Amino acid sequence: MGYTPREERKARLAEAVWEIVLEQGISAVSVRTVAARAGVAVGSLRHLFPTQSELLEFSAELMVERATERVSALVPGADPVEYVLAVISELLPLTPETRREFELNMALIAETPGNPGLARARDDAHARLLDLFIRLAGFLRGEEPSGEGPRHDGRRLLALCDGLGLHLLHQPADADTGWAVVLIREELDRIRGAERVR
Amino acid sequence: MGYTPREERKARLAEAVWEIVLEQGISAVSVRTVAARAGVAVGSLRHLFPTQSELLEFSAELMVERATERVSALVPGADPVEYVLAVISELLPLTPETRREFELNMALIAETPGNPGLARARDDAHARLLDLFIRLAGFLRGEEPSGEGPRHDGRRLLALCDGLGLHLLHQPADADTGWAVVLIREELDRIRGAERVR
DNA sequence: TTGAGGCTAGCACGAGTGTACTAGGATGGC
DNA sequence: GCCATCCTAGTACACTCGTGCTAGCCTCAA
Repeated sequence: MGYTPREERKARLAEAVWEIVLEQGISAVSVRTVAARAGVAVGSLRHLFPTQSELLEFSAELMVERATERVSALVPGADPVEYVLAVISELLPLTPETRREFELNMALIAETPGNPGLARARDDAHARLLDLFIRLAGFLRGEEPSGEGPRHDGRRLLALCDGLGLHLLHQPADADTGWAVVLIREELDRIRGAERVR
Repeated sequence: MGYTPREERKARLAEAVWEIVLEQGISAVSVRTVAARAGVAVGSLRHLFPTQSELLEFSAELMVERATERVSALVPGADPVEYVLAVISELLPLTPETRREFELNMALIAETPGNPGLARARDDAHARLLDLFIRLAGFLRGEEPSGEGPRHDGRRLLALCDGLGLHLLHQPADADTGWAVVLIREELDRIRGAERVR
């Protein structure tokens, strides 16, 4: 909705970056491979992204933006646990699409030492994610997210999810993922039933 | 103890790989940068590692080996929780050394699409880690590791640790890490106190 | 002392890299 | 119509890449 042609072209390049990272590793990303993958000339790519760093950073930010949009599209229903589970399901590598996203995230994290801009994007994404999970924990507990309880539970929930995400990456893309969802649901029930005093 | 000169030289090259990955990202790893870092000629490096893949795989395997040695050196004491916590502390990025190791692990995972040998090393390391955590959970529960309880708890414990590791990476190397240890300890107490029937 | 083999150093090659630059095509406002 | 602007396509440069190769060093057994 309302994207300029320029933004759409940039998004297409960013998607080419994603594909190459996932298929050949981050070391295979170059202006030429990306341009060829997107079907444009190197000069065109460089018109949109003067340097390689900008291309990588844009790719990372677009990924975060897409994920944020998906999560924002969800609305709480009658059951709080189901809502939170739906949110988390959008962020875990359960489907081929989210799996791509998670793998990409790992790869970009790995490249941060050589690219300060990527480190910034990574830290920003993590801060937003932590904030989201603390709010989710507060929602489950029926408390304000500013309290110590939601903060504690949100942190642990996020750690559990990130760790499970890593594990899911270690199994084939078409393998069963139900066990991970079971673990998450248990954790959500636990947060919901936690005593209000710590 | 008992390392051949050849193995020591290979280890030195592998350490140069680590340093470059951590300082400049995995994309900066090349036979030339690694050789220069280790203070040897490219030809010497290639005598030890005919291909670049072998160099990367050896670096990954050496990292796993070093970690395994550290963990194996620990012996259970009077308090099971303290022992398990000590083991986990060796694997989480709590100190500069283990932080390096964790970061390196992430970077190598990110490069697996372009290097099947790395993928094998990664899957092997993960399998051994999962096995270790299931045994730790069994140890805490006082059960055989083959049961469903230790399997379930071990999986969750490993996920929590991996996720916490990721989070620790997102904060400065010299920031406080106590909160992560607190979360782990709570989880260990919880496993130890879990009912034996599920 | 001699000689063999592990090892080092360095060059050469073709391919791939990021970036700079220019010439021309498309497009949209006037 | 015109023309400015955005954009594309392609070339060129200096550099790095992985790898193959050779000539010589060092070390140690015979």
